[in-house]
Amino acid sequence: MSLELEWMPIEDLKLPSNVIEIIKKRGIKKLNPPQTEAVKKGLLEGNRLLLTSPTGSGKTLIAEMGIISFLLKNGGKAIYVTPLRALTNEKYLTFKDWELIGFKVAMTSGDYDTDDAWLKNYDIIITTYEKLDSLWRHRPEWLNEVNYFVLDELHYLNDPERGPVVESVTIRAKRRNLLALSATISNYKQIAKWLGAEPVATNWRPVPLIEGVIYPERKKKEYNVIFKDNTTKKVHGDDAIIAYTLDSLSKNGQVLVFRNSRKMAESTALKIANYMNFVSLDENALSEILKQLDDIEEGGSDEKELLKSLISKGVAYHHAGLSKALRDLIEEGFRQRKIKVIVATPTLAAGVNLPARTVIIGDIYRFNKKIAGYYDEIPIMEYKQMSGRAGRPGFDQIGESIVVVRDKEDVDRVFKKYVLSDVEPIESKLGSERAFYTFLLGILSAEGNLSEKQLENFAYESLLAKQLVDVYFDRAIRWLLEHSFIKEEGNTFALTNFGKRVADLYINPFTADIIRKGLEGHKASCELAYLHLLAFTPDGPLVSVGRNEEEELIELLEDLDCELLIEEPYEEDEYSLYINALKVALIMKDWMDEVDEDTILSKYNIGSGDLRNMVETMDWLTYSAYHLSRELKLNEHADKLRILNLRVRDGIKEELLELVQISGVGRKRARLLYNNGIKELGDVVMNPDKVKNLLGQKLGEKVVQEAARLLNRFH
DNA sequence: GGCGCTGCAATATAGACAGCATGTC
DNA sequence: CTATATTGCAGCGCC
Repeated sequence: MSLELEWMPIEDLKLPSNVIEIIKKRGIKKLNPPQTEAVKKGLLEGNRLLLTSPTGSGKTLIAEMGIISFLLKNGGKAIYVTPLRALTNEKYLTFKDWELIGFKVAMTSGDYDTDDAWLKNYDIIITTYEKLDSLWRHRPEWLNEVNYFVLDELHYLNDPERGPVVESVTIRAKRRNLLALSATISNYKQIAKWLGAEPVATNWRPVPLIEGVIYPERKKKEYNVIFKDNTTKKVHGDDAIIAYTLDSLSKNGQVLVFRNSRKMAESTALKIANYMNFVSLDENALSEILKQLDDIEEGGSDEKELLKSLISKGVAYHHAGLSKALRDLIEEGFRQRKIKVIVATPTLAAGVNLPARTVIIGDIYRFNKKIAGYYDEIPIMEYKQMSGRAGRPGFDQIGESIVVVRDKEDVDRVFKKYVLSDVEPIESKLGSERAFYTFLLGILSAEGNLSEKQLENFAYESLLAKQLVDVYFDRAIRWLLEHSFIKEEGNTFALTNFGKRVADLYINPFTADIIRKGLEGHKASCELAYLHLLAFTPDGPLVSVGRNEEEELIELLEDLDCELLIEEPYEEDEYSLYINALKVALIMKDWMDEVDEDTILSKYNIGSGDLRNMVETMDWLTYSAYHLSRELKLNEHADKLRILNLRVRDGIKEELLELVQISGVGRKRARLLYNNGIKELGDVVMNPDKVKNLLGQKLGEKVVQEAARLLNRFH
């Protein structure tokens, strides 16, 4: 894993001068060692490479050079795949530079989508693994022109949930040409072999990292830090995290603290904020952030109040309970060095680039949801992702990352396990029924009819051991046939119409089966029953149910005035899913009935980000259920589901459906208009002054124009 | 009886991808 | 087999 530290001057690149100009414009004069190494290994000649190196070591530029040189030489299109929407967005902005020399760049993902047909006009497409998988299933013509794939953050192969999709995308990408990028992994040679690529492994980082462990000294209020290079340091205070945070702040460094639960992230942030009077802050800049925070509509008022009091002291917390808008604001404030400390859950470990001089990893344990009372030590990969955030290029000479342990006895073990070890090897995650069945369905959808042998060969191209493939393959075929997702046509397997629909909707086959059974066995039912059915599927949103809450839900179950579409399960785990689904259904019902957001958040004890995610998932599932019911000719259900889908999406009663078509008009504004007698598009156009009065001059103007445009389109 | 305190017991616990219609990235 | 901060609640003394 060593390599000479060679820096190649940009001018030495065998690339056209206009390409070199663009790189130079970014202020880059020399390629850093990993970049140099990649070029020496034939990156520009289109050689297949697997590049493993720490985050922030300049992999994006390697991908850019790979793509551009490939496209210049071979024409066609290239696709850059990432595991996160936020990364897709980030890379899109970077790749935009290449439009200057004529390459058209687009991005497409679940939340920011370019129509499939339009993508044919672009040369470089940035997307997520799931979206690419989905695109392949839809088989657009232009996808055949794509001959170069960049697979970013390929270590997501190891993610139990997402890994199978990464793996199936990789199988098809490696039939063409690819460049794979990954965080450092231990079995990179094996993975490179699988990819048919040459490994390029480096540990080089733009800012050196020093890792350490902090533990309490016998003497109270004193903490000792031991670093990898055997240097030590002492800090004082009531709490290791706070003591070290303040120490770093006193030297003008920013701090990123990781905690293992949301509540701890919040309370740690609050504690740190109490000491911030000793830190010099840019008050004006902070009040600017507070002003922006006030303008964010997406967010609960409790969250916003708490964040405001923290941010005014230069501190913030960050976890997925917060809406995207709030998280973006916090990240940006930190990037601009106005916010000095962020206390986060693992949201910030992976994903967008947000380095800090000091990283404090507060917990190496994490509660295990599956086995009650059981605790896991976090994976080494996750530790490395967190510690790797230490050291910000341009601001810090060195990054420091420390792990908090309980006492001196733990120091050695933690040092050995986390600081000095290789990360876990990457293994196939296709070895589960859910993953494997979905995998086969996806292949048939993308490839069309295949013989058993052909289909099997696809599976053998995976990372899964052959014996396991054999086990799962037969079971999968049998199940898919029995449940009529696939059928036999001559010597081949083909998708049924139902199976094709399921593949296109991108829902899990088990989800589809549950929906089908639920709908076929019942007459049209109440909204709550549909929501409950969908929330109960494996694709349904997760939500935590408290103990008291569970009792209330069970009670409510007894005097429900509508019949649910799922039979009450006897098995304990299934039953708790059943109750969880009921909670999701109730939340969605309140949302659709226009219950105020703050009320929903406190009533169900969730954050604005949770609500958003839930709505997004249920929007997708109600849409899917609508289409499945059409496919199955269950028209009564279909009628109900169509309305349900529209109401879930916007969180509105049926009467507002027309008004929310206007962009810029959501549940709140539509209700305001409606209650003032503006009930349909025509009313908006006929009463422009009233609309402007209600919504404000500028917005009102836009809304009236938009309504007129919509009306015209209908006639 | 009501209030506040103490100390032990119970409780809770991370994250994030996907469809499609919009206009067009 | 392993954690820990927060919340809930019984029991108590005190006014």
